[in-house]
Amino acid sequence: MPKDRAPTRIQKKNRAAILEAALNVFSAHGFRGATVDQIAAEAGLSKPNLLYYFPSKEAIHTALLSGLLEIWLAPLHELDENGDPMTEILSYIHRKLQMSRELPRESRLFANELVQGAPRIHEALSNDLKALVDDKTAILTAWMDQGKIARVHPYHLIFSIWALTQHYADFDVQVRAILSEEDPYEGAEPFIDTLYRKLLSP
Amino acid sequence: MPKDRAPTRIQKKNRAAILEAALNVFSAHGFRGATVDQIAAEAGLSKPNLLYYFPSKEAIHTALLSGLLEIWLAPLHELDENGDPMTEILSYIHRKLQMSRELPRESRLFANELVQGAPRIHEALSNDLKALVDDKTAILTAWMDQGKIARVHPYHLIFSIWALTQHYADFDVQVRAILSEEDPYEGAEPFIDTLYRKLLSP
DNA sequence: TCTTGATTTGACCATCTGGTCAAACTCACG
DNA sequence: CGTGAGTTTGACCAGATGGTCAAATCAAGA
Repeated sequence: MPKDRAPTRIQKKNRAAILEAALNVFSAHGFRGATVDQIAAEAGLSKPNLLYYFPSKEAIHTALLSGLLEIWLAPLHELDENGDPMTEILSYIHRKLQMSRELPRESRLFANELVQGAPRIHEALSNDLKALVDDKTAILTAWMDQGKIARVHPYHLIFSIWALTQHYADFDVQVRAILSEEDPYEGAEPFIDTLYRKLLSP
Repeated sequence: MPKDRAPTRIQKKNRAAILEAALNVFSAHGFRGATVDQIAAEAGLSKPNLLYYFPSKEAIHTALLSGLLEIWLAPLHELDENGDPMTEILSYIHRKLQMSRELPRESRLFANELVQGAPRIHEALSNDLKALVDDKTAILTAWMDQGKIARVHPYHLIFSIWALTQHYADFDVQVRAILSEEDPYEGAEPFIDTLYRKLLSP
């Protein structure tokens, strides 16, 4: 445990390597399925060495999750009540799909956690996430009141966007088993785009 | 290990109890996160007694998965090329959502497996599942050719149905954290119904 | 009732796993 | 180039976990 001074060059490098390795391992096997040895090996460190930087397996997981939650919610944060409704919603969807494509490990990390009842982030869901969603659904409702987009249940609208976009990262094996060689995102993007245009056209 | 005669009354009862208990535990904690002791306790048996009926933890998991795959694909099997296209698709969606509602543990069992790369059912996905989907997308495409429903990417249409319906079972905690008291399915059903009516109206 | 196969269990084992620790080594800086 | 803080590691530990086994108990048909 280094002092609480500014982190050294080595500390920065190793902490980053550990989090990167942990993301690989946790997202592929879940918390319980991941072993400290595995993470250490993937980070190129010995187990005691790894535990010199993080006090426990749990601590690595927590550090990962809290760091990523912010990134994960960023696209929704950007939804701007002053923009054009349809454009705003479609760009949100686009950003979300882009994230599934570029950060599938992060998506699966959350998926693993959520499927198993979110024991470690339940609090963040009920607080941060709920507050953000309440906020943004209010904007959606206002747009519906103004006749700018069709009236649908705003919460389920958001759930549907999450479901449709994250599906491609979380259940990648299944999608690829069926599409064989085709790149899933090639067809997914226009499909989802059309779907929401039709759903939301006033 | 009992002989391969017809199963006795006790065998039937205990095997069923084990599978039921295993469904609870595996769906809540994943394969690695589940322990044989936990399953045995939940089934009301001692660990050695449980291992008298199934040779290993792995065997229980396999038995569960293969038994459930059939149930899981049944709704899609029922999609009838001779029925009215819109009605057929909407009833499929309805059955699928119903399954999420009534069999959330089964849904999460598959979700756990898929998120982690489906190490134990990859084969079934590439064979049985792919064949079924290929078959049904052909029907969808025919309906589109006949102008009975709007033309969209048929595979992504199916993926979207899976994503939207299973989301409510798999990510139940998240949905409930945001909706608080409201029953998610109350709003989900009309939302999804509207969504596909608008998407598929020719 | 008696016998035989089915069922159950306590005790046990090997391995895995998260975590500890003291000693050794390395690095940056005066 | 010496020194102290920062870094690394081999050896080790305790508890958890999947699985085994011989002995005990039970159930049902002859």
